[in-house]
Amino acid sequence: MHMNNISGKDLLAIGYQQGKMLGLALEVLEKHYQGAEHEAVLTLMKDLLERPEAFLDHEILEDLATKMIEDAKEIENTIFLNNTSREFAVYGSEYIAAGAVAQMQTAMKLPVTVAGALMPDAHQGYGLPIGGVLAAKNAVIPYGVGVDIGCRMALSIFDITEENFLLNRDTYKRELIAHTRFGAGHGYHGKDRTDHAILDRNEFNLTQFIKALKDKAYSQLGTSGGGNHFVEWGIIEFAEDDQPLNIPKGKYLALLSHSGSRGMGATIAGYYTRLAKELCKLPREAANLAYLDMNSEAGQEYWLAMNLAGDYASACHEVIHDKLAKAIGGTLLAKVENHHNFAWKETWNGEEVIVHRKGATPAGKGVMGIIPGSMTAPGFLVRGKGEETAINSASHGAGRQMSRTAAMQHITRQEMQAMLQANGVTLIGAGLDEAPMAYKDINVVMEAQKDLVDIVAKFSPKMVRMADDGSKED
DNA sequence: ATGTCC
Repeated sequence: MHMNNISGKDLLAIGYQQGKMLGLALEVLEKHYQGAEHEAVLTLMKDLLERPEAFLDHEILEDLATKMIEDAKEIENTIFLNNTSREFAVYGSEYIAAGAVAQMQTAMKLPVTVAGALMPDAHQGYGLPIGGVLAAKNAVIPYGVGVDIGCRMALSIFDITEENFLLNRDTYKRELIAHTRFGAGHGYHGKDRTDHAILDRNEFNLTQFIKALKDKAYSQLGTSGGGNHFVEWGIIEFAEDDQPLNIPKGKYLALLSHSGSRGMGATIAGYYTRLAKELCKLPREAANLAYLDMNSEAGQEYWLAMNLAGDYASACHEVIHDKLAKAIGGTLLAKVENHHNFAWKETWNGEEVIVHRKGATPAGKGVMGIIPGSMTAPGFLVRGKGEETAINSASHGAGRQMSRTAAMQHITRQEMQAMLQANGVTLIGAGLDEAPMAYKDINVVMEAQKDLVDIVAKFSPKMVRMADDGSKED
């Protein structure tokens, strides 16, 4: 008769699975069944595996039994990914890091995924990559939308000449500083706040959670935040007359802004991602792609909250543009606005789907958008071509070629100054992580998506405001 | 992206 000397191999042979449970079982055996007879312990462990509920009062095996029942429930609730990824189009694959492609491949295994595409500015994100487009059937993925819900570009084109701008740079600079506010957490207080119809929206009364966001939303209305957000004066050049916008060819002063839904959107994103992760258990590699059923209460709630955050982001741009237009006394010729980090109900390949564009620009046929380059590189006013394989999308910028950390380490202030000077750009704020050299060449990115958008006009930044280094200003 | 788990 040989004594207990049970190994992991023995437990695997009687049906235990590789993992945490196996380790716990071995620990218990070592501690409590050291001298017991081998066959008897094996029978006991087999019994435990088959009927853990019979051991809930067992002096030694109680904890193991409880854990087994919990594990079984979790496995039962896990939603499995498909074994293979659905195919998806990649634009400019030579510029996209492997990590972003791998994230997209995981997203293409979700049971709700219908189609996907990767834009040429794609890089690794949280859940879905930035620059990732995902069409899902009757489901919305909070991290397929992203943290800064409804982040967008807004462009106002004024009937003001380049000469006027160059002659009055000081005035334009003063007004840009006076009417914009940057930095994480920053807002307006008291009489400095702006009233806007967005604050009267019924959705603010939807739940206690959303109601609690209203005060901050009021305070941050018309502010820009941090990171890659900016407000800038620039010169937009139309090489030809544009009929739809009714703008004759030529150069005009324009205002371009990039920002989102501030603290409100971030709080909504965090709350519903956590809820989605509770309701939708996916395997570890896809955990951040947890989705909400569009027919569920949580799904409908998120949809309304997301749309409110998007409209709030729009209101923020409206406030900024209104203030600055009034300050410079310009006549508005045209206004274009487009958002990313959002989900839309759209028809794709004949069926209704939820299209997530995380850092991707809508580019349906004839749909206008703005794709910025960097603080010195041009941005482009574009018109979508409605390419179905790209799910009617395009990039939302040039995309980074250096991480924030790498940019801080490798780019010097002097290099950035030289670049600004060479391009005649005045910069207010911004850290080295936003230096032009940290971004891909926008011309290469535009070339990679020439089947997705037509270029309508070229916008050259001339005076850029961003958040101060590290958003530490007060 | 956000006062980045006060």
